[in-house]
Amino acid sequence: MEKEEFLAVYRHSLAHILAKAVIELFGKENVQYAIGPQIENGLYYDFVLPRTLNNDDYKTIEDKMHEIIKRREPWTRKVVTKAEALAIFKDQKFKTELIEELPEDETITLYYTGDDYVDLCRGPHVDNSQELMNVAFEVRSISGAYWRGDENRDQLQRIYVTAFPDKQQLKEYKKLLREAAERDHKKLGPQLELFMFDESAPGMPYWLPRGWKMFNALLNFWRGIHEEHGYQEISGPVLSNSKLWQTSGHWGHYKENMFIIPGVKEDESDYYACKPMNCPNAILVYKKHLRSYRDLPFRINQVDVIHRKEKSGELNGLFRVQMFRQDDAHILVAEEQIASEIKDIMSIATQIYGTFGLTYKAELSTRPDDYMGDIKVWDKAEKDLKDILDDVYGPGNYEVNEGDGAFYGPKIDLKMKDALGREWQMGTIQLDFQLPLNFDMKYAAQDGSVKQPVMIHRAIFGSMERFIGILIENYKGAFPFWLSPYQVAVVPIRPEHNDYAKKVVNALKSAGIRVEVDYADKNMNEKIKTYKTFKDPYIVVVGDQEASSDTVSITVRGQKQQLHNVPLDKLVAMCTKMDREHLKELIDTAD
RNA sequence: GCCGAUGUGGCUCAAUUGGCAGAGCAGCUGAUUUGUAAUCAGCAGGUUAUCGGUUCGAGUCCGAUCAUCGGCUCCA
Repeated sequence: MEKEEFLAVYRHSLAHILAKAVIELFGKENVQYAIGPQIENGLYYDFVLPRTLNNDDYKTIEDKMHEIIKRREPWTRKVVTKAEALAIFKDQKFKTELIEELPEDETITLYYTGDDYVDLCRGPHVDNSQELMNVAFEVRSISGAYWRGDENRDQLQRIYVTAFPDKQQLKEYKKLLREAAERDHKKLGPQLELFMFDESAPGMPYWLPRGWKMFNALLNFWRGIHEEHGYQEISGPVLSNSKLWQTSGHWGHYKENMFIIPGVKEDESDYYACKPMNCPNAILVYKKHLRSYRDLPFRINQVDVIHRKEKSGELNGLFRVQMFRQDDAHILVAEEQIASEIKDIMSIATQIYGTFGLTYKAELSTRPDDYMGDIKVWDKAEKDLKDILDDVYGPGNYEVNEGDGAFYGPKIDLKMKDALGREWQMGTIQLDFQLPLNFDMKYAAQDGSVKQPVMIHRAIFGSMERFIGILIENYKGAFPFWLSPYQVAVVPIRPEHNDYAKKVVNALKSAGIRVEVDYADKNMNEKIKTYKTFKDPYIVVVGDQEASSDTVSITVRGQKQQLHNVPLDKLVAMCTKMDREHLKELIDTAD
């Protein structure tokens, strides 16, 4: 049996064992069982139970599952009619609902585990429980979930089980989880003094001095690239009158997610709202002048603070916040420029992601049922996007999510994988046929006619905040030189070396290197320890030897051996190279 | 918003059945003058998230609120 297939069969079979265990523990008449699919690293099953499960139930459930497997019961497959299926599951509301939705002529298969537990299922499964004897599994967590993911329907208790073919693989998986926990940006961020949160502003990060240095390093890098690609950066108001949001459509479609500030008058037309998106700013800037085809593509980028109100329980460190900055850009193009402009955006994405050594893949989302605008424009745009993706990645090397686009246009999402193989939604490129219409945007075409531009919304990092969160976890806080909050830490051995240390600091500062130094009269080991916990790339120690020869001694992060007798100008050259060229690795030799 | 959990000096954690809120690190002061991850001593630091309740007495028990964490839904 192929490995993938085996994984599917035993995880799926294990879901049946889980359901059977829960039913035996609570009694068949007290349990409504819904669905139990296999998922990455295991499976889950949803139930309605007479009481809430707690941590003590983990072991009880696991033990029961082991006990059931040890019975070595045979699994039998049975084909039944819809009427028969409904009769068998007459007390199970979720199963009944599932059966009722099946077409009349559908073959319905049931699987019996032993003779007392039956589940509606396509299979395939193991033939006998004993095939599961060596499988390693654990109840991982219990959480709430909605029937069919709909928050208006039954609230179920979902039991997650981690499952692998053998103990070794389960152990490795748990190791990976521990590794991920160590990288958690919510822990590392405050530890490295990058950012913090205060309960007076939930989901709105404070960037601390160290974090803000990194933030700006990232932003400068981004700005340089956009400058090269003909973008012009703007900044607009955070607050705008509700009238603007009515025109943009946000007041109608996005009000729930906006922080709204009442005006002086009670009237809603006097209300202000924090911007959840930057688009209207770019539009108003475009509209400040009459535009011609010569102005297109009109590329505006901006990184203003935006606010989006989230339901409580949805916040998650830097990954999900209520105040953030998108590395936003809006481009107004003529229809025939869409293809070349998207291509240019893709090249920016490749350049930026490549700098971090992160791989990414693209997903195309196409026209939804409730689309707006001209279907011909949609078809052309979708074809353009497909051609570009075929060209860049090769046909079939990207996912297509049919009908998943926004109502105002199709989009390409860019997803990255981090050092642990976890996937993150990052960049997004969205075509928009709607806003130019709402705001009555125009340009004079070459033939003298007046035309409407198409708007492209795009972000490469997605949000600066989330991206930095991902970077923290990807690098485990040990950033490449060019991104490090402080790039070099200087440690004078004794106060009499402070003068020379100052010389080293000034040389580095003049070269634009971010450097910190501790002139305090204390043990050099304490100083070194502090800088090591901050994961500074270079720690430079200076004493008599260095001062007398204009050299430094460098401790390179992650290296045991120091580089001794490195001339000061050599240090500056090494730092400058790593910084300007955005090197991924630290230079660990002075040769 | 929903399900579950958590909340004690800046940080990491103690505090017996409800019985005087404590330690290490960090901070401050002094001593030490050091060659690559913690020198020594002293001092200071708290309305135990907030509000209310039970009790002779609450960090501990009960209720509400807030925040955070793991999920659901949603999303950059």
